[in-house]
Amino acid sequence: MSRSLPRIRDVALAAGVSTATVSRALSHPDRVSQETRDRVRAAVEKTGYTVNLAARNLRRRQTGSIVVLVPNLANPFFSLILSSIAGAISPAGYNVLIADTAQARGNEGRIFDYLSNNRADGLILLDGCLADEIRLSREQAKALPPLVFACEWIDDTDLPSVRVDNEEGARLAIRHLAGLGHRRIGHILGPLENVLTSARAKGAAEEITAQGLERRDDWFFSGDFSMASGAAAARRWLSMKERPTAMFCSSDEMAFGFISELHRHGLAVPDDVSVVGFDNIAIAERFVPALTTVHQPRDTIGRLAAEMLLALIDKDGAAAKDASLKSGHEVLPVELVIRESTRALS
Amino acid sequence: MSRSLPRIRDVALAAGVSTATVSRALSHPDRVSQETRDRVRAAVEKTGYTVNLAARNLRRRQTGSIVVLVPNLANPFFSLILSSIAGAISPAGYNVLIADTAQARGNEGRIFDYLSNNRADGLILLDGCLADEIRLSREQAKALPPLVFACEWIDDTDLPSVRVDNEEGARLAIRHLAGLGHRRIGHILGPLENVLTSARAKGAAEEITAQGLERRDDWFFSGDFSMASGAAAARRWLSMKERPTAMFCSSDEMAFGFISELHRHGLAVPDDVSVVGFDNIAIAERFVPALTTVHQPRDTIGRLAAEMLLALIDKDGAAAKDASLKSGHEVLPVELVIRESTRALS
DNA sequence: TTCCGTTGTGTAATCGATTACAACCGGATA
DNA sequence: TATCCGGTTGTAATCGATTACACAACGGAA
Repeated sequence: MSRSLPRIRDVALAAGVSTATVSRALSHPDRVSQETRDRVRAAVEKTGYTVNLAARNLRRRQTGSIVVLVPNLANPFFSLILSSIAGAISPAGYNVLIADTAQARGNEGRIFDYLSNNRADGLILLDGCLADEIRLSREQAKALPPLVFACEWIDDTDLPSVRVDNEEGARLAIRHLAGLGHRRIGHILGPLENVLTSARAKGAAEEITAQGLERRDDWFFSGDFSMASGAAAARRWLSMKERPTAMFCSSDEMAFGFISELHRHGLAVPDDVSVVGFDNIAIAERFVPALTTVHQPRDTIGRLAAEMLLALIDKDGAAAKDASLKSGHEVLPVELVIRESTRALS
Repeated sequence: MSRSLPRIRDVALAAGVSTATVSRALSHPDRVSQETRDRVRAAVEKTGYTVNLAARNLRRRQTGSIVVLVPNLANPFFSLILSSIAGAISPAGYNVLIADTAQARGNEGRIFDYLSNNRADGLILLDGCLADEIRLSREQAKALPPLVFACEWIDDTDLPSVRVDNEEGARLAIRHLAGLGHRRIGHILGPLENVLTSARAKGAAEEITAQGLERRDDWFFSGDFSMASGAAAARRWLSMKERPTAMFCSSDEMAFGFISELHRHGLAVPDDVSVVGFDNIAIAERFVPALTTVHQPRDTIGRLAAEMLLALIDKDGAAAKDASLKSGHEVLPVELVIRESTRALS
């Protein structure tokens, strides 16, 4: 009953040509006469044929998929980026595999599995913490598939990346707060080893100094981008004698955690303290108070990363490794979105 | 230089056995003697061999991947579910392909492409709106791969699903509000054609009646699960003469939109109106005010859906189509999480 | 008329792993 | 001693599409 799916041979039979011709008609239409092309197209319609990807990939010595490694799938920050990556990659005929490195980290080796280039034709890394794995692979001269970093990156390599100008974002935030008259500005950091954390902290520190403000180490709070860590920072803030009157948070989620924890202790933003976030995730606009934050064009980041990767794959195929591509760093501009969570120091 | 990856033949050579034995040692260790097994294992280590999935899939007549269709990847509600699906599927050796039906809907036919069973060995649908596509496929007797619905489902078929007790969730919400003394309770609906919308609306309507409260059609606001639609509902609410004193929203996001829009107009929750959401997404706990909402165990939903699908795939393979599995509906209990956004009518 | 280049098509090898089948071995049984 | 059996292993066919190579047909140039 459930006869197997139509194969290329069935199409060939129906069109009265050889399988080679069918294959050519489908993947190199220009190498086939107009007439045969039409006949094949008709035969495909009639038989309901679709190529068997396993067979094609085997023959072409490729995997047909692009793997995207995300630090944490459950983080909404990544959803939109993933969505736009998928939107740009799928039309090129690749499958998009999304893997959560937090989970993969559990089973040792699973990440390596993805890095090895027989799993994927290309890689998009949203997780800069893979630095060690990458270096190790390179040292062992293991072949890595073409790859592009998005959002995060690795400093001392020339691996291509797409990211925003994180330092500038931080500067904008601090400048905004200083402009409102704040003289005591604090900062909640992301995870310590993270490049985003250091870039934003650097920008913030520089601008604080540039504005002639006091930069105190105990006003730089530790965090890890999560709401919980923002809340923890709030508790430390509450316990301080000399508190900053404004806080710049390295992620929107930490800002929410911070604001919500203060709220639980009866303090309000921006009345008691101004807060700026980073990312401009969807909810920022609807939080109470609406969050002033640094906007990252997440759809552009995703799309560009995908396009760069596709270009790399092509280049690799053509063996013409264009150095400018191979190590291009696309740094997108950021923008400060001013909403309700900041106000002039009264 | 870049010699191609080691093949099974290389391992066989290194171990001094045939490729058949290597293959068996790897996928059916019990069919091979202890000694050879060790020798093969060593040879695999030495050569750095990993199977070529395209070749394996071709031979096994499978695709090696599970496709998950999501209505909207950018919606944080789905991230956690995806994450737990991936966590349960990956160890079984399948790739997880995530596709956004909103995007796919753009290019006609792309969804069909996924539904056809030469793209995936199994399907998890988080989008009940595919009902038409599914029916069409069935009518055309097109072979569909094993599939499981998660969260949403299709009413008049016996396709298996995992979901929560949506009606009960709605009843809990209404009961809670009624218990707080609210006599005028409104509801913001999800998209009209959606099964979740109707289940929740039904539960809400029934319980409103059961509590002996007035059920007014103009207190059932249209919406589409998005924050924007929640905000739109708020504007309509503001313009009403007789307003509900409590609102039950069919999604957390709509609740946020509703609350935030009221806030912009100078009204506060729960002082001026109580609000209950549905989903209990991560931010609910940290919203200001923290949102009272109906909790959906998203990790369990994802894990169960994955397990059911894997079981189905096995059964299919074994040709033993267990009816109980084929049409099992797993309905998980919901729970009302009471936070700050609801309060007794003063 | 002959030769050459171009275009279009078919034949058959190939990608790499799996598995049906056959063969082999040592020991147990008749 | 002959036969059989269970456990191991090897040989070779197979999955389905792609593509190198060969070849045929045709038009134009010499």
